[in-house]
Amino acid sequence: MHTQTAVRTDQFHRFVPVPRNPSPPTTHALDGASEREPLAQSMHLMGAVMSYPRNAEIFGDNEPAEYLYKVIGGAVRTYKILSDGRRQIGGFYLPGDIFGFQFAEEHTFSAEAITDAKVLVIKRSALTALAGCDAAVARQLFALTSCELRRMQDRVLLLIKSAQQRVASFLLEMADRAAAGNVVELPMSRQDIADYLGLTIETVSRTLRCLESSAAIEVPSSRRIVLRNRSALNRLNS
Amino acid sequence: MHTQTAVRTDQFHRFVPVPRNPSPPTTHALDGASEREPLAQSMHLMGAVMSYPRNAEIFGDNEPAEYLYKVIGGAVRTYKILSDGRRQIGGFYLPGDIFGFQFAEEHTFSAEAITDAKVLVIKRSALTALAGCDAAVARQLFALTSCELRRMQDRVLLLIKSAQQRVASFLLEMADRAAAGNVVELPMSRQDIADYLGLTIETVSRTLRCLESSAAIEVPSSRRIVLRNRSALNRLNS
DNA sequence: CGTGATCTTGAGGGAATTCAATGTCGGTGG
DNA sequence: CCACCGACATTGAATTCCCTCAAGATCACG
Repeated sequence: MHTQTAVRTDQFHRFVPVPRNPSPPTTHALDGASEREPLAQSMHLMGAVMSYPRNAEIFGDNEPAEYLYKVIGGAVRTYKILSDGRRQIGGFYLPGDIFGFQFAEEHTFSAEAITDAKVLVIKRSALTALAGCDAAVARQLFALTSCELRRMQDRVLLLIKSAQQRVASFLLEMADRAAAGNVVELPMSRQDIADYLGLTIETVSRTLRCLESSAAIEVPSSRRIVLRNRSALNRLNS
Repeated sequence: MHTQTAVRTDQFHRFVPVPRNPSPPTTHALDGASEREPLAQSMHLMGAVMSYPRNAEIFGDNEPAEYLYKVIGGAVRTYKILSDGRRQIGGFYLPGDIFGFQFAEEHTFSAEAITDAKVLVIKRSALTALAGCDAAVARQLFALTSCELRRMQDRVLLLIKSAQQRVASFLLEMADRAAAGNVVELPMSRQDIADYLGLTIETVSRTLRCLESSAAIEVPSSRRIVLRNRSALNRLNS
């Protein structure tokens, strides 16, 4: 009937489940004065740090959403496999980011470690109970959800733009979140980026090359990108 | 540099602001036993009903988000004009739907009446104050935001699909929300649908014709659509 | 019944995908 | 140390889907 490629065999391994909960939980002490907000404090008190190797599943689609997660180190992706075999990435989460809270009773996405990752895991029920008592915590949970909603709205706006605009927006977003100066270290593969932006891996690759030849960026190695001309990227982004 | 059409002159009127607050507010009595949930009750107690003629602006982009809105009658669209002149529709809101709450301190979208509409307007501060006291109200506000987040996630999944899949999904969504049996009365124009789905008006029109010739739907008049074969639409939707 | 708005239909072009092949990098073992 | 291998990334050619542009059809309304 209609196109939209199924999973290529040479990339199918990406969708094979990986054994989870690979390392035992570690109780986590509150680390001094670094955390001021009530929510962050409570999470660190109540949570346990888990380690996940690259590509390990953190939680699966359709599982009960019993926990919230906060990235301590490494990077995480949430994703969904569509019935036609394609994968849509819900979001990338870097140290400090919280994920898993945006979902209802059951997760609508799965989550995997992009790189080896340390994740703080908190029982959702404990946190909502706390929110019942502490209005500040409740407000912060609400703010978190609103923030995620805003990011989703931005995704919608992103997905109606051209490939160049999507890639440029992505680079600027990553630069804001994970850059040292103008150098962006991407933890994710081209396939991850493509599935995030709703493009193919080839289009992402070609677009990066195109941005490079227009002197907006440099790509010294495939996972490292240097922003040479942010305003040009912003202009594309429009 | 790159394509993506600006606003066609023959449609420019759609983006011209219209005088707002056209009719005086009316105090609104709680209508008996029909409203059971605490949130709905409170809103009806605290709110005032406003009437907006077709295409009137309800609130504008970048305005402080002082109020929440609940559709009583008619239909409403939220939208955003991109810098290249295109319009993205954030959502359609039908009687019973609440809008305006998903936004932060300032609205990130504008809202307009699609048809003549009656809207219950509630001061946000009153509601959040109430939520501070009444945990049930707070929980419902949170649920509302989560629901909107879910819908945005669905939009993201929608926007990476083909034109056929987008239109089919749209029809099924509208059928769930506004259908009498299999007959869907669309309050919005083809342009609205196109801007909602990230397509052009021509593609929407052609896709509907295509669905009709495959016997999945009938289009007796441009605003009325009969679903003849939901499973075929669902199959496309995949 | 004319006029403008909305919708449909057709032809042509362009951007992104598909398919296929080649290139690069990091590791592992000879 | 180098050769080989798999994973990942890039590049090219052909195709397809959707957009653009243009013209006609339909509808609502004065």
